[in-house]
Amino acid sequence: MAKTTPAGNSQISEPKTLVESAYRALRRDIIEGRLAPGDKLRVEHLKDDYGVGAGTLREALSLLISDALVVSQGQRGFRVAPTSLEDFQDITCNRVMLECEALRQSIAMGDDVWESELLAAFHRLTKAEEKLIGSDNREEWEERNRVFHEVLIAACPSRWLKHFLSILYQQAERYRRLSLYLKPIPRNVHAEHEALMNAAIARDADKATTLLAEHIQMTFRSIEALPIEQLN
Amino acid sequence: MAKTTPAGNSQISEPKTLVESAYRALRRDIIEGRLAPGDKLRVEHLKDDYGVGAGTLREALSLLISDALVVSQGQRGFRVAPTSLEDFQDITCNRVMLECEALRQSIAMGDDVWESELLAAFHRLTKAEEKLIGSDNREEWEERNRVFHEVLIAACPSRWLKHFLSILYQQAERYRRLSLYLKPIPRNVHAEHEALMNAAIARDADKATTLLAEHIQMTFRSIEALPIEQLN
DNA sequence: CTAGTAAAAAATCTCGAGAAAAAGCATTGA
DNA sequence: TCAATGCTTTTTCTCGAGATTTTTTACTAG
Repeated sequence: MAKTTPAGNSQISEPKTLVESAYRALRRDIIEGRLAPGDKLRVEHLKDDYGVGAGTLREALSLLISDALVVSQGQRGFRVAPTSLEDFQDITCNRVMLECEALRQSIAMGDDVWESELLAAFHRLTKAEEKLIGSDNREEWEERNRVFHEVLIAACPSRWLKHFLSILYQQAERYRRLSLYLKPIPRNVHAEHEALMNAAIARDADKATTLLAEHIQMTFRSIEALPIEQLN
Repeated sequence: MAKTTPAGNSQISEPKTLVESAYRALRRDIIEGRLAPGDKLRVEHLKDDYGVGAGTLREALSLLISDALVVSQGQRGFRVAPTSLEDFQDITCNRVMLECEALRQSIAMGDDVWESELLAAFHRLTKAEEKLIGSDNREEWEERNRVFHEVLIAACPSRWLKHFLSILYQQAERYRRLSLYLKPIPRNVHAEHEALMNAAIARDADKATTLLAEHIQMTFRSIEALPIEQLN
């Protein structure tokens, strides 16, 4: 499933088809907020922007419905999925539940190869953080942050759990980005990550899940407290 | 989301577009096993069967990827999602976890309107069971069974939880149907449903979730024990 | 000035044909 | 007999144009 489902695709492989190119470009533009929540997605207009035919773009949009980034209403075309604080709270809540469960399983099942990969992912993330200080090269950090969280639960054997989590992660990232227009710098995420990793490697599932829950909820709180020029 | 996401759509509304018609017909044929797991879905051939154009059928297939009923591999077309005992176990496992959580929330939040709807859903299911004795009108029972489970967790406020559950339910139904070619009659599902409903209305969350977990796992066991002419 | 209706404009939905790629098949050589 | 190569057939992927439906605009009546 991981290979075939659009969401949760951690492959960096090149898009082999125009549909997939358009799919990725659209997904990126939605997550990064260039296409705002609720925006109408007019096929006739967008097909030029993305340089594909109308049918191809329609197919890409259909694919994005999987990720709940696009919605379609009968015969009234496509729209960017709307956002709301309530929705983000729901996402956070479920992410805490599912990701903690996945982490438990991962800690229980992970072998030393997993440990080493976790260390490696943390190391790459740390390097990206250092590089981030001066520049505004967020992209690399975002990607490595995603990979870190993915590796953390990689030893969890449940494909479905990881599938759902990849969707929720993507959604959460979208909210984070939407709010990021104002808030440039994150908190001391580094320390959180380090403590999390250490607890995982020490096989302390209770501590690790507590830290993870805190970590996820922190992101929600920092957005919740924003001077809400509404997300819509 | 419930209105826009293909999975978990409890609307009985008529399909307003050819894409949706094809989508529903295909979904039905996959869940009911007419299109076998792993089957290649040749657009050129299928477009005649379903009476739509090639592009339309492609779009319907793209939509089915959301539900993980269809997979697509780069430039090699579409296939019916493969099945395996391992996958069904994973589905069951996560369904137990998520549906129990949803039930807990539903019991905590549900008001008396919810209670009455639960009673009504159970009543309709019972009627369908009675009618089922002689005939082979499974469809009605299947639908009402689905609705019963849906109403059971209807008071749960989490849209995402319900969304994931609707996907898992659909997947589980597919496995149940695939195995049903041999096993015509279910066990005493009626008693299980009744006990479940009573515990829910009595607001006994622990008992209700225990019963629900048993209920879901029972389906898995009855299929696990089959003389496996492989599901592939 | 508002409400309702009807024409006009825009957008969606749908289809079939052409280009690109993959799969199948036969021939050739070791 | 087996492997490799090149050709043929099949299938997928892509596009632009036509048919419906929705939305907007303009107009008339109250």
